[in-house]
This record gives sequence, structure tokens and C-alpha cells, in this order.
Amino acid sequence: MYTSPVPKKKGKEGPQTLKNLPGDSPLNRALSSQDQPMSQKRLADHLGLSPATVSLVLNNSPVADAIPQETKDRVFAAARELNYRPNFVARSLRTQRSFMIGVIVPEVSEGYAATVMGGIEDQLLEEGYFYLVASHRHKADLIDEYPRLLQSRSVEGLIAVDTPWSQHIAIPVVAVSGRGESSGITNIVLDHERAADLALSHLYHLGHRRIAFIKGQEFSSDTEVRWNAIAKAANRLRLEIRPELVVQLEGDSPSPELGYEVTHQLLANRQLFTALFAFNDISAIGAIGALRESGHRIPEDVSVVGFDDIQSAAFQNPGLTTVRQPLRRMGRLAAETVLRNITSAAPRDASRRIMMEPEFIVRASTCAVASARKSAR
Amino acid sequence: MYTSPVPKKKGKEGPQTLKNLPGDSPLNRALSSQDQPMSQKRLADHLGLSPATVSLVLNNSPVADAIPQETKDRVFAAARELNYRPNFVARSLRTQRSFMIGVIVPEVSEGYAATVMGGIEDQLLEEGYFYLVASHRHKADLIDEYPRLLQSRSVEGLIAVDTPWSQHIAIPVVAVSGRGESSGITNIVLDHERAADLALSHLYHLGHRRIAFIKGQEFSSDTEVRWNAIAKAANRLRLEIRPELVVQLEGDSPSPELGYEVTHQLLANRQLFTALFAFNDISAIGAIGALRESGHRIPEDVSVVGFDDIQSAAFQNPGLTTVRQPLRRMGRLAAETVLRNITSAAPRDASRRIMMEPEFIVRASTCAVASARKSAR
DNA sequence: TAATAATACTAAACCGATTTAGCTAAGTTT
DNA sequence: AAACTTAGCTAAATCGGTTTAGTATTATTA
Repeated sequence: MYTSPVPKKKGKEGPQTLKNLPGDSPLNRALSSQDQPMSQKRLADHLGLSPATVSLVLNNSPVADAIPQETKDRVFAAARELNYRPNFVARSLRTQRSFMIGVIVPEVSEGYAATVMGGIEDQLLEEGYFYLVASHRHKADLIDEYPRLLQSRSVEGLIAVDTPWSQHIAIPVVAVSGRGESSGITNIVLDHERAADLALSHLYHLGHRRIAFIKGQEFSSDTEVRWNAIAKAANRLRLEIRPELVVQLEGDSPSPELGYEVTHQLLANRQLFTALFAFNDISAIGAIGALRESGHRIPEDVSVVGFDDIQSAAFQNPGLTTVRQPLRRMGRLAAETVLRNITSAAPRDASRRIMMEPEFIVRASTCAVASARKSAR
Repeated sequence: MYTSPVPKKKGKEGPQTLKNLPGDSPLNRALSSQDQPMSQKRLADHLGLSPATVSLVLNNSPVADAIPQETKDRVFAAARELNYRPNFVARSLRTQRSFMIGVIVPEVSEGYAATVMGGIEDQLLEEGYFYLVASHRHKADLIDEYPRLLQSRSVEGLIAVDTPWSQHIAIPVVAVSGRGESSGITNIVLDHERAADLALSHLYHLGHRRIAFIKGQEFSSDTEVRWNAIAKAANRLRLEIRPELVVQLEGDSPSPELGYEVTHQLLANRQLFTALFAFNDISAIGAIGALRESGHRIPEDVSVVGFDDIQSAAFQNPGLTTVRQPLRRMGRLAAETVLRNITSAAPRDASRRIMMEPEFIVRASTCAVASARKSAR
């Protein structure tokens, strides 16, 4: 209950404040009318002050410097006791700040987006921001519509994860693994060359020379950049990429089935290979299934490398060696960047590109090539 | 009666109409001041009408019945051409509707929560709502704080996923797999008895009689209810649960390691069993690893059943037979329920419990018991 | 003693919408 | 011709805060 530590030494009458009828104190009235949540005005009335004063005190405004500590304490105490929580909407309207950003992803329930969102959230909540999420499920009209819809919800910035982007928007935008170049947006991407280098060096040093590849689907934006990176890395290592050892995923299913099928194609070629570098973990898992079916042991006969390090990768039997994208860090950085763009009044910098270092996770799906092992004996 | 002011489907054309305008039309002047986004007031000025009229027309208010169609058309046309988007914050303040709900999860990046969120989002976006997400990472202070924090962000309802709940909150709350009974909140839970029944019947009909079990951790809220359901189902089937075939997970790691370890304990007992029902898919995956290491083939020597149907379950070799929680449907239903509670002025119904039917997914980690197969021959 | 400064606040505008009550002009009825 | 309708709008209050410009009182300084 409210025990006033403040002695009334004002000669002022303070009209409401003094009607201390038992059972009908202002506090009681204030508390009993629980139908309406406490507002600043009611709090001010209860204190015998103006809303302005209450606002200035509670916001620690420099204008409130002149207000004696005693009064400030009264305000804080009353706010706490009456459980006053400022109405965020009203405050947003006045200050033109919503402390919200919008996050656009293909699909929340996919591991990739969910992991990035984890990083985004880490950073945002630390900074007192919340975020709205919208999943476009690759539908062009939603990809087009959501940025505007979120903006009309007064988000102060946008983060687009793995989403094509074309339009120009008046608020800061940061893309994570963004597709296509757009003006004025910061793009956070994996260093694919480094990724390819890590994977191929690993295989090369294990003695693998005949390496098969599963390329990504034609429509996937990562396909080209990753493939170019692989070509470059292979060149650096003087590894030959044999066209007959390259297959390409087809179809838009998030299941290992796709990798399973193309690996069967690969095996039908009857070309020898000792290692396989898949486009992603999911296709690598499918490939392992197909290889096993054809009597190959993993990794003794064929080493397999995936990409992404999805949760399942660690849970495979054998554990999948793979390239990990630092998704959580990418999300965090995206949030950090968008917040910086929001708070700095500086003119939005031109489109930037931030490269992230991949990490190479060695598990049990790769080992030295048989001949190498032999020669080592 | 309140008709949603949310622009569900406002026919919108791009501002392509601009191209054929002379250089200094009022329209151009209005547009050129792009520094400030168009407001209702500026739109009204441009039309020579009052903001009131514009508002009434755009919201299709019955009060606007008296306004001639010609004027309405003018208003709509101008709104489109000037690309007017009502300020959502201002509208929210006035109407006391935010069209947002809050979602509290242990961790966004976990598959469980992410899948539920997918369902929630499906439903919410259909109804013109957005949602704010907060992950508490099992920290008690955050679990306590986020509901209030979200409420002060003016969400109209809350959905708590897999989160303990104690407090009473003035807005509708729906829990998905909620822990603990709380007053006035609707809890959407899996029918564990049905789940246990599905799994055990499956094994029973494959001829398994000696079945091992991995129980959940002591602290996990699902452990008890699921174990009771298993006991009940076993009883119904006249299956004996042998204490020496029961082990319990320990530790709070989301990795298969836990299942791996307890399975080794189990094997150390040197007790025969032909099937294993794990607490969840992750421990099942670990169990498979341990069983394989000890020379057991899956499923020929030991059939393994998991729980949850996480993505990895399908990607295992062999694919994991498991009980699927209809997480997406549960999320959708949670959203549906919370929206119903928001819009119906009816007094909040007392705490309810909605049971969801699990689905049993038969993959390749289970098969008929060896003796059964023999006798069938 | 008058002018100045400091203290302790408050009035009122403002953010951008919604919504009620009402006003004016034209047309209809009595 | 007066009274009443109706059509077509608008003024102004309101939502709940923030913030600027000021006011009243007392204390200090010139």
C-alpha cells in the first residue's frame, strides 16, 4: 500500500490530494478503477501535478533538472505503486519512433531463417527494439507487398533474409544473403570463395583428386556465385573439374530426395570419384543415401562435404563434414547495421557488401582417399 | 460493430499515372514534397475537403452514406495517386487497436518454436495481424518480464509456446504446450495418451514385447505426462514395462549425445530388447548411434521410435519412425483462438484445454521383430 | 530597491488519425 | 411562407503521451 513519505509542507490547497476519507483515498480510487489502465494524466492528478511534469520527470528530461529530488521521488514512487506504464502507441505517435523493425524471410519455420532471426533478436532486444516478421514463401506479390505493409506499420528499418529485393524504400534496409544488387541497401553475405577454398583444400589434402559436384538449382541465386567460387578454388589447387562429375539439382523441394536423384545420375555415369561436394547439407544427405544404396561406404569409399551446417548435419550418421555459415552472427550484424543506419542521421551510405567468414566443420563424412591411405602405410 | 480498418486488400495501382501530368500540377507539388509522407490532412487539403470527410470515405463509414459517389471517387483516386497510407500508430492510438499480438518462445531458432510460429503466422497474416516475438531462453526473469513488456507494446493478445506461465494478464493468452495450469488461459496440448498408444501399438503389432524406454529429463514438464501415458498404453496392451529397460535422460543439451550415453547404460545391463521408444527424436538419433556401435542393426535388430518429427527425423538413415506433433496446426489454432478471444466481447472463458491429435509417421527405423518375421515364414 | 537569476512547475501545441455532433444550403412538405 | 428533411459536409474532441515556451514565486545580485 501507499505510505506517503512526503510531508505536506505546501500551503497550497492541492484540492484532490487532501480528501483523505478512509476507503476513499485518491489512491484507492485510482487503484480501484482497474477497468482502465493507469494513464499519465491520472497519475498526474493523483500527484497533484501536471502531466507535463510527470512526463519530464519520468523521462529524465534535462528540463526536469530544476525539479527537486523530493518531487521526483514522489513521481517515481507513485508511478511504481500505481503500476503506471506509459502508452507506447501514444509515445510513438509523438516521438515518431516505434522501436520496431521488420524482418522479411521466405519462411519462419525454415532453419536458415530461424537461425538468422535468432541473431537478429539477440541484438534487437538488447537495444530495446522489437521486430515484426513476415514470411513471403517465395510469392512475388508478397515479396513486393510486405516491405510496404511493414513500413506502414511504422517499422524503422527492414531486414530481408534470403529474399530478392528490387524496390527502393525510405527506411534503412539490410539484406542477409540478399539476392540481386539494390541501391542503398547493405548486403551481408558469405565469403563464398573462402568457403569453396576451405572445402576443396580439405578434400585435396586428404588426397582426393576426382571430386564430384552437385550444383544448386538454376533458379537459386547462390548457385552461380558458389559455383564460380568453386571453379576459382579448384584452379588455385590445380584440381580439374570434370564435367562428367558435375550434376545439378532440379526442383524446389526442401528434401534430400533431390540430392538422392542426381547422385544416382552421377553413379550411372560409371565415372570414378572419391569425394563429393554437395550444394547443401540436404542434398548431401540424399547423396549419402544414394551412395550407400549402391554399396559405397561413407567415408571410406566416398567422402562427402555439405554446405550450411543445418542441425541435421551434426545428427547424421556419420556426422556430416560441412561449411558452416555463421548465420546467427550474420543476423546479429544485420540488426546492428540497421540500427546504426536508423540512429545515425548520416546520409544513407551507398550499397555496401559485408563478407562473413565461413567456418569449416570437420565431422566423420570425410577421410583420406583410399590410395592415400594405402601409400601412407 | 467495428469493421477492421486494416487495409486487407486495398486495390492499389502504382503511381504510374504520374507520367502524363503537366509540370506543376497540384498533384506534382504534393508529390514533390516527398520529405514528409502523405498525411490525411495534406490529402484533405489537396482535395479541398476536411480530414473528417477523407477519413469517413476511406473507411467506408456509414456516416459517409450521404456523400455522393463522385466525391468518394475523387477521394479514392487522390489517395491512390498521392500514395496515401494512413499512419498506423495514429490510428492505433485512436481506435485502441494495434492489430498485433505477442509471441513468447524459449528460442526462435529452435525447430519446435519456429514451426509453431509458422502456423501462428499463417493465421495472423490472413487476419491482418502482425506479431512481435520474444525469446526467453528459459531465463526466469525474462519469462516474467516479457509478457508485461509486450503488453506495454500494446499487443492485443499473447501466445506462449512451450513456456511456463503463472501470472494473470489482462489480455487474452493462449499457450501451446503450456507448462502448469493457469487461470483464464487456453492451453493447446498434444494428446499424449493417444501418442503413446500409437507408438506402442505400432511396436506391439510388429511383434515387439521387450521394449526399452528413454524417459525425458526430470525437469522437463513433458516427461511425467508422457510417461504416464506410456504406462497407461502399455497396460492397455498388456505390455510389461521392465524397470531394467528404462533409462532417463540427464543434462540440458539439445544434442543426441544424451541419448547416446543412456543407451550405452542400457546396453551395459545386457538385457535383451527388440525395440526402443525414445523421449524425442534427438535422443533417438543418439540411441541409434550407440546401438550401431554395439553391433546392432537398425531396424533389423532393434526398432527405434522417436518423438516430435523434427526435420532431421526424415533425413536420418534410416528414416526415423516417430510421433509427429502437429505443431503448425497447433500454432494456427493458437492464433485463431487468441483472435477469437480478442474480438469476442464475451467474458474470457475459464481456462480451457484443447487436445491435438498426434500423427504417427512410419519410416524405416522400425520393422517386425526377428522372431515374428521368422514365424511368418 | 530594482533588476536579474534560479526554482518549480504548467499551459498548450502537437503527433495523425477517428468519430460525434452539428451546421448550411437546397429541396419538400404543410 | 414557415417548417421540416435531406444531402453534404466540417469543427472539434479525443486517444495518451512529449516538448516548447512561458509563468509565478522566491532568492540573489547590482
